[in-house]
Amino acid sequence: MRMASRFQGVTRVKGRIVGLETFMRPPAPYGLEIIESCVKCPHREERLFCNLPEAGVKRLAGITSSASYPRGATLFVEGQAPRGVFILCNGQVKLSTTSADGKTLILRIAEPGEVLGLSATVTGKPYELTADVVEPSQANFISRAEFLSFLREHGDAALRVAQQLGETYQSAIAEMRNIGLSHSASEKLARFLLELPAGETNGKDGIRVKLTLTHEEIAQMIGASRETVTRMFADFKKKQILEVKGSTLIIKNKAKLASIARE
Amino acid sequence: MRMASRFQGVTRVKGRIVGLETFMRPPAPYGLEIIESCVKCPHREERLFCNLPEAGVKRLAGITSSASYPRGATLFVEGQAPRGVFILCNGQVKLSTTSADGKTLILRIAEPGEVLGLSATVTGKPYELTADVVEPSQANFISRAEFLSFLREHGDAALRVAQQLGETYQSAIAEMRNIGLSHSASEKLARFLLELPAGETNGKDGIRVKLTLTHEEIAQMIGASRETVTRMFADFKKKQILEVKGSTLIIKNKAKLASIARE
DNA sequence: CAACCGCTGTGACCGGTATCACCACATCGA
DNA sequence: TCGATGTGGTGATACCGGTCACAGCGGTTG
Repeated sequence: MRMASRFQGVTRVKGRIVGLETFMRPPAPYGLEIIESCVKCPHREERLFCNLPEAGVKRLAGITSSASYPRGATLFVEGQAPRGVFILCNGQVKLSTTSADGKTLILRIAEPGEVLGLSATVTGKPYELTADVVEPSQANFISRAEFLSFLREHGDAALRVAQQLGETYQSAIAEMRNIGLSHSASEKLARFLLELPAGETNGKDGIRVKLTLTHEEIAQMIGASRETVTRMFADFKKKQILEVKGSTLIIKNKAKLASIARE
Repeated sequence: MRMASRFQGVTRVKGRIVGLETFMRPPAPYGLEIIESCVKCPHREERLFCNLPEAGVKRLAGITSSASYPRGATLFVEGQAPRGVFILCNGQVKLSTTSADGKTLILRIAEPGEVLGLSATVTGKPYELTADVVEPSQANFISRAEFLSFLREHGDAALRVAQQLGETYQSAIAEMRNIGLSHSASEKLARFLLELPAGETNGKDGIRVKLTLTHEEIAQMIGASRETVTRMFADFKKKQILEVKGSTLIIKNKAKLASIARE
């Protein structure tokens, strides 16, 4: 990947913006590489635009630029004017919102293939969330102006965008249900664990799940305090529901977990 | 408005589906009346499609059918396969989601001009919310199949839909912040009251706001119990922040209310 | 190596709130 | 006219979970 021009990203430490960093960015016109990277992308089918007609893909490639982000980098910050969309190629990005008194709510961890900043870019309103890189990532960036004019030319792409937004909205509603409609924190934690992307189910051992989040982050996802998360994990272990080995978590008794999460 | 054919709506009592009712519906081809009603609609500017090119509006009129709904009627239910979108012309519709154990979370009260069921219709996934009529309403209905083919033909309309969805998503995020990031119930109530559509500010009296919701419903909007809402209202009255006269609520000390809601 | 940092693990405490159990009132339909 | 029903108001109580305080424990970095 050729590196040529630059653009600015924002870096934050402990939720506070401390400065600006620049990341490498390829010259926009080198579209062919991007088409290729798109084709090679394992998430091609889920990707928003990869199965558009030929002309659309080419046009899209022309306005796309790729960049790599280190852990801790910030793609955009809640409240910023929308610069454009980021299509996550690989890595992981945390999407969160913060209140004035410092409390943070993590909405979700975006996986490769997702389009970030879509709603703000389309509506023109400020980014509603903050996007922090938690796993070194590569993302394709499309500026707002170019993205909008592309959508105006390609009606079918606009429809896809609408569908994508609709799905994002629905998952946000599902999140609200989890947080708003549950009585206890254990209920929320149980639901959170059950919704984790399930790794290979390992026979009678139980289900193996990769969980790289800290207790603090889990707490921010389910709207609880760090200590209660710690305590509930201990509780679940004692009840033979869970087992933790490093960063992999084994659900030994899914049924019991589901009964705690009862919905 | 001519009434001719019929279609089915669903009626629920106490959150439980008890039967089907039929409401009157005009024959679809009588498009001119609907264009006219659209033109007369006071919310024309905010409406999704009313400022499309002429051909688009006509086409839209052809696939739109209008219906009136009594208080208590249900436009669609969470979990149902999406039948289409409802464009609310007048009245009020409550959008809510319910957990298995009966607890309800009201997301918002839709006002005239809003498009309901949009995300489900676009994505094809089940309705994510339940839409109950709280104030006698009139709504234009467009079936999913017709709506989608319309969007495919009119790319600019698809873009508008995307924008609308983006805005809905952003307001959902704002809701999540209110519910997820606040410590106390009084904080949530204060925020809820401040976001109410402000009526005319009546000099030194304070701000007059129309509030037709019951305490129970307010509780369901902010994720609290009915009793605490009652108690907090009493508390706010004692502190000279509020005054209640029938269904109008007077905010006498907005500053103090804002300091409770501090964000 | 010591110093430091972020993460996990616990104990103690106590305040906010859900819950239950009532009562008072208004409205409405049989 | 009289229940039935929905709504607002209030007290008593239990308890979940937030907060504070601190300790142990692996990393990393000087």
